[in-house]
Amino acid sequence: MKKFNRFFDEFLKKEPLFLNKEVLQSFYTPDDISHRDSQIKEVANVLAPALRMESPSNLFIYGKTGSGKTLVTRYVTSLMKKTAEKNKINLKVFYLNCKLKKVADTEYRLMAQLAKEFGKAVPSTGLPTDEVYTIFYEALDSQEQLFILILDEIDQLVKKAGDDILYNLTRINAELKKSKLSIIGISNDLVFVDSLDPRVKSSLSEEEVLFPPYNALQIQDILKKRSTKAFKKNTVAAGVIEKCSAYAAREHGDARRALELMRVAGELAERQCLEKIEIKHIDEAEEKIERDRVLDITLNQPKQFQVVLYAIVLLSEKRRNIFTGEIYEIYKKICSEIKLRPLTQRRVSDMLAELDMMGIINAKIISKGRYGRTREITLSIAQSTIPKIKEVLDKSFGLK
DNA sequence: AGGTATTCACATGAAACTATTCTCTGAGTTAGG
DNA sequence: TAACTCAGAGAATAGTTTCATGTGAATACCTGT
Repeated sequence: MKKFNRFFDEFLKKEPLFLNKEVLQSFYTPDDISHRDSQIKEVANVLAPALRMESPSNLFIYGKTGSGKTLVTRYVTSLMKKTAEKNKINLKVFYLNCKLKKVADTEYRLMAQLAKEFGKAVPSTGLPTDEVYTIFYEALDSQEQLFILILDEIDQLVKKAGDDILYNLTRINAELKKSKLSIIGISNDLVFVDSLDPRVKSSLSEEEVLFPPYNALQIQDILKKRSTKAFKKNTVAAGVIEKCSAYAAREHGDARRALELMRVAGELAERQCLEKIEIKHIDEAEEKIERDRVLDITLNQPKQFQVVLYAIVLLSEKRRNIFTGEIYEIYKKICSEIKLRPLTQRRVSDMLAELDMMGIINAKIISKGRYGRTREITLSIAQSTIPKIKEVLDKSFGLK
């Protein structure tokens, strides 16, 4: 124990590299947003009528992840809110991320959130959905006001709950007497609108704004600006920012990812008690982010899911390409070992599809002609994290 | 040889079922007047 | 009679199961040369 005595003293003595870590976090909103001027202008143009108490058109915003959609939207609306306050305009803006589990990923929960925004608490279950609708509707129409609803990752909502919700929401506007509602939908699925019901499509996307990905130079610029705020002077080695933006640009210009890389790299360097962030930290950071993501997913999945993954890990130790049937066999064996009732192959098949979606495995449907059709599966995690995953899974169901 | 027809081993889809959590309602019960 | 209790009906949701149907191409099977 003695050797830890001075741990915290040492810790305090260490020079932190960070000046302000928040700057690199995803929810941070800088005062000036670079390289998105035209988008800001477009969004502002569409929404501006709200300040004259005219209902603005519904707006649909799309672009890849990390292209600044959410950032710009929040920025513009917060400016509007300020102006509205000054001029005593009753304007409400409500931001909702539809992807958040247990918050707004179903019709019911979405409406419940909205109702809650108006101070009407709605239980998490037990009520019929249309009643929640009525509650929201009445709360909204109880006074004269403009309500701007921002639905982030709206594609997730539609995928899970269908587009009826959107239809209902756009229609609600026609029934409102005193207030007005307009919807801003944000999606990173570029072809999402086309899959919508034509009626919904036409009313939701009266206006559209496209956010192109940042290019490598723009990302570099953003990184530079932010890292001067985030880190102390002379703590970032030459070439680090370039490398970082190159990484991010490779992935369709995802600025969020670049910032995260920077932050994690900084944390790593700090933990190693170094005075500078070196290029190698970027590589380490990338690995760490990936590993954390995979481990996080693994741990938060239900047991059955973990068993399936375990079976895949075991099998892929022997061979590179494995098939659904083999996985299912192994899976059943493990289940009986740990006394778990195995699920049907149908379900396991879905799980494999999900693992594929999450990027943990790589599944390709191939036809082996006479010998059937199946998924050809490879593990798509870095070699270095495989043992870790195995270890975690071993522990999780007390095997070996 | 060239052209169909089969067939495998799953994939994919839809509907229905299970279990859990929660509300609301109304019948029955209780306590006080 | 008003207030209270409590069981039962009904909802939402996640996770499955059941049943049904789809599918790409390596083989098997013909067919006429």
